[in-house]
Amino acid sequence: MVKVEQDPELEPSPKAEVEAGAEELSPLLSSGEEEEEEDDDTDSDGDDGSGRGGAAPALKKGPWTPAEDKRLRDYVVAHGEGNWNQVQRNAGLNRCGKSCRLRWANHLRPDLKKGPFDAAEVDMIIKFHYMWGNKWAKMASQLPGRTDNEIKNYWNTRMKRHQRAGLPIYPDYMVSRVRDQGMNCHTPGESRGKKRSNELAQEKVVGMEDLVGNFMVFQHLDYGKDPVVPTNPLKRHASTGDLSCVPIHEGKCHSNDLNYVLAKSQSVPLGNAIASGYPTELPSFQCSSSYDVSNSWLLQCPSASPFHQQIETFIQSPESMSSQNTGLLGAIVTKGDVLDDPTKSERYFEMAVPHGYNLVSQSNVIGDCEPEGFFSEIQASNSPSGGKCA
DNA sequence: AACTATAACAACCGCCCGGCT
DNA sequence: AAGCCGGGCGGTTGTTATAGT
Repeated sequence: MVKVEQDPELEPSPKAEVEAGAEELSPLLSSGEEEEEEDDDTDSDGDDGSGRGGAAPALKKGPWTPAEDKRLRDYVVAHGEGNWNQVQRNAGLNRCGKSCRLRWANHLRPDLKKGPFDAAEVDMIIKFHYMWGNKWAKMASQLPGRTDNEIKNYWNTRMKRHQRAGLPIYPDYMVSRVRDQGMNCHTPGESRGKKRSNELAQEKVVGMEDLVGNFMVFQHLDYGKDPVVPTNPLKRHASTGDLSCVPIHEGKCHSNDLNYVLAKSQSVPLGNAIASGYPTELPSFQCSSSYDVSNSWLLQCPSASPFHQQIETFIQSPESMSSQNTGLLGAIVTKGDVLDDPTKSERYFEMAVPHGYNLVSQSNVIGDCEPEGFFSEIQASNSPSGGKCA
């Protein structure tokens, strides 16, 4: 495979014809995508408006050329975002509006943060995925400068890597946290009110405010203490949505019981799994059957679609769960080396806090509701109510 | 050096939603 | 109320880069 280094800042050809510029500037586009196939019915779904009218020229597909990028960038700078089909028509781009929007959002936006994810971002992504499942756009909204596509790609890659290595996807302390407390009733579609096929099986997932804060508490405890019995965990009131500290269910389970975590690409309704006391084949939730859910606000959640099926699929996959991996916890977190040394937990904790969030006192976080500062920042954009300790 | 496996990235596809007419 | 349209979102596929053998 011949890779021709392509300078994204390469000055595009002044030619009016984008294709001509493409050929000039992008030698790597030799795999046939230059042919403007007439059968390319634009954007397949046809709902982008670009395919109607009949006489429209076939739209180009494949990698964007610097010339196209410049056209798009210039147009958006001049006219602003939105109305992407107008962009297509007016900017001389032979691309569907949807493609223009994607290109702008994922690559040309000036506020994009390029480069690899740093430790804090990775940590946030793991948490977010645990909480929300594949809500890439929602995650991206919490990670300034990052795009949903970027996050999605990163996660998928990570998923593959972990699955191949037989490693769990989520850190143990996350799962144990959820199991011990139950988690928030969260409506996945809150951002846009949509419900997709994968969401149907995911009726309730963990709420961000809960997990982020709890995660931080647990993260600390997980490194230095055992068993993990958090003090005053945070919960969201089912009806008000307010966060408050709640009494702990006393030591029914310890985190050491739970070195099994889900390793399936689709997120799983953890809350329901817990509330339903899933049978013992699944070590992750074995403990839940003894967990006293009678007081759990989890039960206030309407039941979701069969969790059973997902789990069965899951446990039938030998690589999806490793019951012998209790010693591999260190590897499942992005900075596994940190886990191996409790003295490093402080540092890791700091890394877990995204830049731009103010913690009241990092040193006081353990076992208390101190992540309030962190909460308030995020909640401001996610919840009308603020987090508070009882 | 050649080959292979894996990771990372880019782009497209299909579905859905909300607003508008 | 129904249909159209613009746009958002998640899933998937294809390409390139890199590491390992």
